[in-house]
Amino acid sequence: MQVYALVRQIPFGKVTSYGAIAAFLGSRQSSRMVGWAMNQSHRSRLNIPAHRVVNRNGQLTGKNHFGHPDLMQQLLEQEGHQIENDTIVNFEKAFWNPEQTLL
DNA sequence: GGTGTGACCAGCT
DNA sequence: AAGCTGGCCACAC
Repeated sequence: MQVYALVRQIPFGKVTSYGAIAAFLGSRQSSRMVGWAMNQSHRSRLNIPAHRVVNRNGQLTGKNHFGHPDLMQQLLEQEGHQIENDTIVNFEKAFWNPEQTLL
């Protein structure tokens, strides 16, 4: 729920991490639930940019749960990111902190 | 209805 | 430095 709301807030060309979302919404340790939420996100009527959510290393851990394993990478590249070995280059620079905008 | 398992993360061997 | 463990909570079996 809140996860969806937050993920939808992620601006174009930015990415964030499961941990950041979890930490912002409640407990940092609930990050697994965020991942679960993302898994269910495709059911939602709202289109959730799940590709903008990666793990703390910028690694595209959830790409297998997209239609095609490479789809996530394609989408990110489409948004101007550079992907190298399933990891976003300059992840720290592209990182979007929820507190930064929503606080 | 108990158990196991995550698109994670941090802390401890 | 790499691997294991615990924590969180929803869901399938």
